[in-house]
Amino acid sequence: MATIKEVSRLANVSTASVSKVINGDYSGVSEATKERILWAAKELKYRPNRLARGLVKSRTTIAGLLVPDISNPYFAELAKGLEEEAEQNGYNLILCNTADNPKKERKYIHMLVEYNADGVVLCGMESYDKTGVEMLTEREIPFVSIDRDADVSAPVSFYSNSMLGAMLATERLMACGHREIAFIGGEKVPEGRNKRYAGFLAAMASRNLSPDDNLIRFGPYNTQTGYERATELLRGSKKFTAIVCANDLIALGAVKAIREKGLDVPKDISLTGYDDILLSSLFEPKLTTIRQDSYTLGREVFKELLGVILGERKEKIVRTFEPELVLRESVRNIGQ
Amino acid sequence: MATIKEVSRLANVSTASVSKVINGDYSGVSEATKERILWAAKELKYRPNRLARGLVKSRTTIAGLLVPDISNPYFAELAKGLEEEAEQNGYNLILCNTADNPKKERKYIHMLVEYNADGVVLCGMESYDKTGVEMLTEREIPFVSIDRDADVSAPVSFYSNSMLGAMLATERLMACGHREIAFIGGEKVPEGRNKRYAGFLAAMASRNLSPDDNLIRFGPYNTQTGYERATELLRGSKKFTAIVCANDLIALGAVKAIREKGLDVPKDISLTGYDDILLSSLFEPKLTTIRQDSYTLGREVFKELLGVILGERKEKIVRTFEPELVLRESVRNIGQ
DNA sequence: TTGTAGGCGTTATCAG
DNA sequence: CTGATAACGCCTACAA
Repeated sequence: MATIKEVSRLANVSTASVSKVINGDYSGVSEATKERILWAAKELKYRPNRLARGLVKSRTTIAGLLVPDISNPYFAELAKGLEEEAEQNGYNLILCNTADNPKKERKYIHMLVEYNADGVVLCGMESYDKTGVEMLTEREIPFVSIDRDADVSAPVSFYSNSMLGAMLATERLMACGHREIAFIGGEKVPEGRNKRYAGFLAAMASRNLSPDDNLIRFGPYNTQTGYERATELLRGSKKFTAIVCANDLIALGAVKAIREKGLDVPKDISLTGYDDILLSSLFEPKLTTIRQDSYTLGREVFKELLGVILGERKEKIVRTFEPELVLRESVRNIGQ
Repeated sequence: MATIKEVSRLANVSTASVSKVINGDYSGVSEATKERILWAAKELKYRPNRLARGLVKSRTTIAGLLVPDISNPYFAELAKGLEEEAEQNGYNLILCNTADNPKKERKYIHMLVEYNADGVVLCGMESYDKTGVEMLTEREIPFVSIDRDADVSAPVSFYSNSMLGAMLATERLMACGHREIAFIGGEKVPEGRNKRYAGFLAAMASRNLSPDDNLIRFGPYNTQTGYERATELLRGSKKFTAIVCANDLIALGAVKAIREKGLDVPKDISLTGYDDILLSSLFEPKLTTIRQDSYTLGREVFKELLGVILGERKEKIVRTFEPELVLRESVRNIGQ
């Protein structure tokens, strides 16, 4: 690998001039030497070393993306939006799959700090330890937290008002006459940190309903949880006519379980999802769910992050994106 | 950010000793100084700078992952497997979404080279330019190519025998009595580089069938392609009883189009997918498809990559993973 | 057992 | 307009 020194030798100039030219700063450089440098660089197939560069400047154009599960389409879309915006701005994304594991999250944050990452994006975990966030704050590494209301110190926060979203879904069910409603998803964490669960409870309470404990199930946001928890629910003695699922994957898993019992959605049991992943409108029945355009969210998130990285924005930023109920076919009106 | 120098000052030792200790090399270091160093490091919240380290050693523990589309569950699963294996080995993954764009692919490879990435994983693109791969080869950066038979110089290659996979799917359809079979997916590229298309053609040829040109459609591997191309197909005058879809997403999109026409899968039209993404068994009808466990593939890929990075394996590695037909509900037997 | 010093590849300052 | 040269933070012989 050719270095700047070799280029300077071949072009018969100093490394200083080479550095300027390869960084596109032609001020104070004669046309002739500029040409010579460009030629030499090409000749030697020179590529600047970003490690060296990052060491001396204090910017690396590296950003970290921490997601609980990249195989969840919601996060995959988010990652895609983030990546596109990042790439367009010359940034690189280090993919960190935390698997909802606080230890792994912390370890990754350590790594990102060690790489001198310019910024970090953190996505929802209901239970996590604060040390990672504290480290970012101490080192003044800009980060944006998405849907994590524990990160009060975040320079940029995006909140989706998940509680409202879950309320909308639950409301819809109740408006269609459902009263015995089950809930599946997320973790049982204190302080209402499981926002979707909290929204479910709040909506129920608004109609003076209190859900039966046997109808509340928790688990990771994937299809397996939906399948298994719904199977348990169906085996239980407690009757229910609808399920609020904490995300679309859970809902899809639940549908499978319901069908295997010989029942139909929405004829026998209604349900709602959350996220509106691309596939939920292709699915049969088309899922009634809460839309969150995570691709666009990703783009917005990176823009804001870049803003603070570049120091254009100094004040704390808090943005919310409103969840939206999308009515499809998985909820049936059962009258009063 | 504390540096090694500050730690050495606080601990009253040389930077050399600090360096050793923080790298876990306690040989030739007294217990007392070791303790002192560890204490000082903790006191100052010292974190080694990976840029500096990478500069002097020539390893960065950075690997690049180039995928066409991270929002395709197949690649998301692959990324997940790769990430887990990487993380367990102290490696970080830079996520590069190429969007099937050769320019973007090349740009990313440049970046990875500039970061001194230890290795790169390249996933299928039917059309691409060779300069990226050439650069990797020249600089002797280990890379593994997945399903890219143009990368003959790859130190490690994984081939899925996609041609066979597509043949299996097509065969299945023919065995069920289908003769007018359409195909959707991928790009129209020369040299049979679109392996799934090539497999489709080969299977047809084996029964002396030659597909009607009007029944062949191309496009990106997403649901939109499936939906739009299938809609066109249904509008066309040319009759067909089945569709071979180049991946599951396309198949899901096609199902939607078929239903919107008031037709049923598989009653009126049969179809096959490819990849067996998690969702295709939840879908209704459950997709008959070709299984490729991309999560496991991801893990294997990283293991091999690590092997060449560490220099444990010098010879060229070629591994194949066999596609497997999984029979489900989207194909109907229409007799002879 | 411990310390010194050179170098990894850049950038940036400051003379010439 | 151009060229030395000192950092950036770390590792690693080589000395002491």
